[in-house]
Amino acid sequence: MDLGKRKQLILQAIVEDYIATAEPVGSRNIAKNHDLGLSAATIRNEMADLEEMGYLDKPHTSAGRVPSQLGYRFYVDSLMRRYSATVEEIENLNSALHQRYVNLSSVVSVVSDIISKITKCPTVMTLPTVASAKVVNVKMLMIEENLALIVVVLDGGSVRNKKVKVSGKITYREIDAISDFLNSQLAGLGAKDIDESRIMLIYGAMGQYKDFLKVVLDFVLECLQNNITEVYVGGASNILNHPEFCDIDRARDFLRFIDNRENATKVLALTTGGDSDVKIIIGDEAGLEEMRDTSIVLANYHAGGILSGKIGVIGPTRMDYARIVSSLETINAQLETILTAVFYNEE
Amino acid sequence: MDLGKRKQLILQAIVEDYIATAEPVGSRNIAKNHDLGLSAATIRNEMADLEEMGYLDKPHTSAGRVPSQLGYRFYVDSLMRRYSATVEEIENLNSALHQRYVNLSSVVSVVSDIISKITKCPTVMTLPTVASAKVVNVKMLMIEENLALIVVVLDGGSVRNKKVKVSGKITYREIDAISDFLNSQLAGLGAKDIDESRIMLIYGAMGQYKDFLKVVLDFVLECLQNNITEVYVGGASNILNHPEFCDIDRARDFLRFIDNRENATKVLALTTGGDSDVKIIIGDEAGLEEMRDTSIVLANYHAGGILSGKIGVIGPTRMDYARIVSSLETINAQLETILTAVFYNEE
DNA sequence: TGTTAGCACTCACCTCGCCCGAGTGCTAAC
DNA sequence: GTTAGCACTCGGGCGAGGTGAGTGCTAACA
Repeated sequence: MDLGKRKQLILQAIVEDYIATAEPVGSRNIAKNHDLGLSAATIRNEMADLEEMGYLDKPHTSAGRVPSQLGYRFYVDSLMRRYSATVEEIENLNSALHQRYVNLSSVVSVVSDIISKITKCPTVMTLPTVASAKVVNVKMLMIEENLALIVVVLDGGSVRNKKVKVSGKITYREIDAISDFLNSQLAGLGAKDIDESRIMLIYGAMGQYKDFLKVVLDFVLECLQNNITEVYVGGASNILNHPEFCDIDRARDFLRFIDNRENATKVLALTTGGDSDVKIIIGDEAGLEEMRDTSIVLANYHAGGILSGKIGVIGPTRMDYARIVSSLETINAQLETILTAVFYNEE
Repeated sequence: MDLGKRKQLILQAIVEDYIATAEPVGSRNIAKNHDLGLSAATIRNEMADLEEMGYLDKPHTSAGRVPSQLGYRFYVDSLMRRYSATVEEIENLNSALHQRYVNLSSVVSVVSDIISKITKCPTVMTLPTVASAKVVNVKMLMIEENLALIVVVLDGGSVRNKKVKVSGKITYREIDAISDFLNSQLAGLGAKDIDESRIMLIYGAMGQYKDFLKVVLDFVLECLQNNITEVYVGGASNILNHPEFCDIDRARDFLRFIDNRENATKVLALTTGGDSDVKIIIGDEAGLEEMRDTSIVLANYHAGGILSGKIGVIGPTRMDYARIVSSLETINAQLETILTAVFYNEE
């Protein structure tokens, strides 16, 4: 069942030609364009074998061959040549990335747009989440009669706030005291540390504000367990660049699918382990009906050991895997710097 | 140059039939489907007149007529019958709108998705902005050695924050003092009120922190003049529902256009005065090359007298104006309640 | 004078048949 | 095992012919 060297070379040639031209590739063209030292007829025989083994498909009798899902899988796992971005490409990328970012959301939306531009494919990207967050600072202040603002600062630097109605009367002075006390109790703690006994201790010390404190504590916990995996979809219309989506119905099905936040999230949830590795999911490996004819190149990004998120590039199964993997790796390297800078200085 | 009653009826019939069927409409069909008491031949004569006057176009000799941009304009201004949403429609809408919103962004993204679903058209929508904001509260706190957090609360309730590096040493106690002083100086003021003399006064009192104060003041002013008109685009793929976009190139051009944040902003910037009125922009009235064959129904939304924003529904010039105007009005009425609730209780 | 019936004409669109070319599979020779 | 040759397949492009919806014009009618 394992492929001989020659079959591998031929499969590689077919996959690469097909990725480049989007046309079924025939034996004659391979003989001509690749220096395999074989005649078209020989290649034809090998192709017939490869088809029988499931690595190639035939759209119809008199067309050339097309890689099957299995063919792509083998190519990606064993045959794909790493593509190294040229100096020029890297410089273009860097200059596109070099701009003023207002906050993390803007980094994500700008970066996903850039990726989709260079890959000519739709890109999905999550906002970075903070791993195992801890409270750095909790502060409450009255901003109106009966309306308090809770500000929670987490390590890694994200800041969240929430307005809370205060039912009883709490004075400005009181809220300062509560705020300082709560801060002394919570600073440095993670979600796990804020357990029943800790909460009881807080209630015990400031029983008269229990209702209010409960709201605050709930919010703090929410911030710590925060899994807002908000998803951005960049350049969805790029899917129309690919000839496999020139059929309007197919294009619509795909766009409808990816426009939906939940679906975009599902796509990004496809990473298993693999950690910082780039993962490639081909066709129905995704287990999503609507992605049957598309592939996804997924990568995790990290920054400062605290932030992490996911990027996915979606294209037809015929997408240029080598180039897209390379683009994602190049971006990932830059992203660490950008995110760290934005995260610590601004937001 | 003004149209007689009969010509108006015929124009109306043509526009409505064309909106419903997307096919050029012929004299015979009008005679049959509309009870005008006229023969096809008479209608034909009137149609020839209407064409000469510029209200109708003819795709080719042997097709029916199609409304021209002028025709749509006249229809929208003078002939369009108000469509009243049915009780069922309103109930469906309300139940779709009835959900838990995390914050204003989520309202905007959910609502724009709902609108695009019921109108079957792409929808663009701005985040609400606060009119003539005033400072309610300014607070600074040290969250790390050399890192301060500025929190600005504006009336209407929006809260923004920014982290600032502090170069010199500022103690926790000092920052409290600066914070209280600045708050006493700025509370209740709008952008106009924070003028040169006010700033000088602040610097005068706290000269040793001038560098730091400058950063804070700049940020406060930025918040007050805040024009973050962030734009959401909902249901862009809906454009593919319309037969005029079954051509893949046209679809791509449009999607590429609207996927771009700047362009979406341009579209929403088309409102002139008109205030709470719904405004309809037809074809090249927008002055945007890419919108030559599309129309936009624009509406302003308001909440609590403080928040306001814009919604736009984009479709082919053949879009169902009456229905879309009605949908927008119905949504607008609900939006006031939702936004007010979300704004004052959460975020 | 306005309205209508009749008729010739136009033109997009569909279908059918045709040919072309790229590609295959098989066979026989090297 | 490799290769040349050849018959066969089949999608795609092209042009001819038919169809039908719609128009414009003319002449008759109220």
